[in-house]
Amino acid sequence: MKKFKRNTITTALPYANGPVHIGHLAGVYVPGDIYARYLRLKGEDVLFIGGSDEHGVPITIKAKKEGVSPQDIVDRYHRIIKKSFADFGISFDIYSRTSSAIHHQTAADFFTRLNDKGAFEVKTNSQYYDEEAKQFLADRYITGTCPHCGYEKAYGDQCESCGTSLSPKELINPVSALTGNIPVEKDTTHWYLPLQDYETWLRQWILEEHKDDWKANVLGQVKSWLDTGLQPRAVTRDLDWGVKVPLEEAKGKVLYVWFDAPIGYISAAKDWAQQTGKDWEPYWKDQDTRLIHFIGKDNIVFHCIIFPAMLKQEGSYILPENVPAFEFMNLEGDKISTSRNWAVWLHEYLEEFPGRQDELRYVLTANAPENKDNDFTWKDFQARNNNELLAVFGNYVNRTVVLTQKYFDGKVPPRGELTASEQELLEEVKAVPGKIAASLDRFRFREALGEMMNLARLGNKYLTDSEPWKLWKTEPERVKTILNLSLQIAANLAIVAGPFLPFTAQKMQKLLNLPSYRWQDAGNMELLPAGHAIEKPQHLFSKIEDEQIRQQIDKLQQSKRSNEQANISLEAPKETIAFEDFTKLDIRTATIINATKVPKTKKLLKIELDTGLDKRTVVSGIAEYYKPEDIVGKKVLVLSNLAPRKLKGIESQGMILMAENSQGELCFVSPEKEIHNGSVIK
RNA sequence: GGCGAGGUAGCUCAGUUGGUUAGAGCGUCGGAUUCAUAACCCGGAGGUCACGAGUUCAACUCUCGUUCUCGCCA
Repeated sequence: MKKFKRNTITTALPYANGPVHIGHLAGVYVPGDIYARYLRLKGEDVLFIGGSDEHGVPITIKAKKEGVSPQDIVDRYHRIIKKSFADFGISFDIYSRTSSAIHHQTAADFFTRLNDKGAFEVKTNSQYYDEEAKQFLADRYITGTCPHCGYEKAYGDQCESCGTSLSPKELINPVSALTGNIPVEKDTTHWYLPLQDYETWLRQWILEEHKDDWKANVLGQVKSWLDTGLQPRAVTRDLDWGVKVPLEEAKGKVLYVWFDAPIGYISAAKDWAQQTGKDWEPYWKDQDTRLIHFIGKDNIVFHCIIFPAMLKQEGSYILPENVPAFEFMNLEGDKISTSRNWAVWLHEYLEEFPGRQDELRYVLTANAPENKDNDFTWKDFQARNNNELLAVFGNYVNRTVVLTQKYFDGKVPPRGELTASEQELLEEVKAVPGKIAASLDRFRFREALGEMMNLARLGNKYLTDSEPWKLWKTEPERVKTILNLSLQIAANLAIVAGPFLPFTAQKMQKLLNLPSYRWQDAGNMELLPAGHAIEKPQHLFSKIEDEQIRQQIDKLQQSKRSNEQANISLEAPKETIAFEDFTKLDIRTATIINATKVPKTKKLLKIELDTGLDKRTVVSGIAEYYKPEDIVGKKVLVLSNLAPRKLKGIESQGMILMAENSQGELCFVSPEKEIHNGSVIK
């Protein structure tokens, strides 16, 4: 393995349109922080970088909605995020932001440098433009009727109803989501980065040179992109919020947020350098620097394809040594969502569980979504705190300190002859730091944390097996040895816990009166000299009671309820029609006599109906709500004179009437009393 | 729809290049113990390794198909 002189560690920049939640923490900031602390403890040179990502369309939309400026929005969230990270103990050397002057300068310079090198293609296309809002519309901000299924609220990039992907020009009756106006087409010029030019190089660099040390999910995703073939990607957009494109001919254009955001890592280093009077360049330009990006899986393409291509083209920067991408953390079985307020917000946790940062750090690390999505539940949080962290780790330290106070007045007793099993114990303790380090070096945080806990287990077992409380009257000399070793284990625990549980490690340092040991000191069983005084016992952790958990679960359910309320948006009333229009519809009662799932579809059921007049087949998109076996015999209403239509090769002769709620869930509409098939609805 | 990752004990996860009775933590049940926040320690039960074929002396592991979850792309 190559020997590096220093480390630059970046964490994905949180988007400043909301606070930070446990999903961000579990997959990026906690592992990043553990890693940074671990390296520092080893005495390595580390620059640990974070910052708020403050540009992009969603922030401008939010600002407009609230009637404030985008700057107001990002100021608000930047402050909350920065403070909550600091309070939580994420040990950034710098937490910067992309709305800062230094970032604007850095990003603009980066663009200029690439532009001077001829790295971009310039293309002009026509795009939808909202004349009232005076801006071009991103695909997501155009709605209209889906040309495939007729759904009226399809987005410019995709129809939520039938799932097909669209381009804005395909929409029938496009409407601007900003103003509700009809957009016009207008030409606009943009700068593109021809990613396809970097394909061969990327393939070699990632898929060959890093095929053994990068995670499978990262390699798979990269391979998928490369195999599909890369496309030129626009690096500019028409917007007034962002880094201005530093060209005369690009008035009113800014750098696309994905282009400017990763440059934010570099700006942050400059920001740090300004504040500390240090030199940032070695951290980004020296080949002896190891660059690591901590990100979530949704960010792989930016950090493994696009940003490296930018860096490579620029020429003077180093490339990442590894990009450990994490999967997602769910919450109580549902996807975390900022907009649906389905989250555990860090700033709220810190208020509701004051002084309990390490408890959350422990649970998020133990459950880190390293290889697959994971689920955070409050019950699990409680169990891991009470049954593992407190019961195994806290209790071990406590019983050791209590015994030392009781028998030796808080002074470390001297060690006598060791038994054979104690010799073995020494060896086992000695091996622990190496095991933890090996796991951390491979970004296996759960495993590393497990090894830390094993050290506490080792201590517990040793104490229980040796039973000093029984020997005290008969063999006080043995008790001295036993407690000496137990205390040494506790001191070791204080060192190796540092990266994972920094607040606890600090408490232990005080409790045991330890100097500031380094990682290299761990494994040593002579950290505490005989006669060394320790402090009075103090609990490291406390129980989390059912009541606290119940409150948290209630809080989530509350937000689920208010979401449901907020989401009930009824469709606008339709125009008045004549009675004759209604009589054209031949709606009748019918009974389902058979139903099967249409193969290779998610939603469709093939349904045989007895309509009284005949037996016929109808294809209905209800498979997500009803199982075929459950609906046979059901009385339904059918629009029987609808022109037949082929769906997946099956002719559908009519349409079963369904009620649809605002979540798009469907249910049958049935006659209230038994009535014969073919009865007319009027 | 295409691609990628995943589906292993009640829960959360390990399982290296295919090789004995598939592991860990928590939970559960039983035992032991009292220094410790009823904690620790010992032991037991618990798995058709998503499903179905195939390759092989041998498959959780390799191949193909099906299915479910998540992500990326169109």
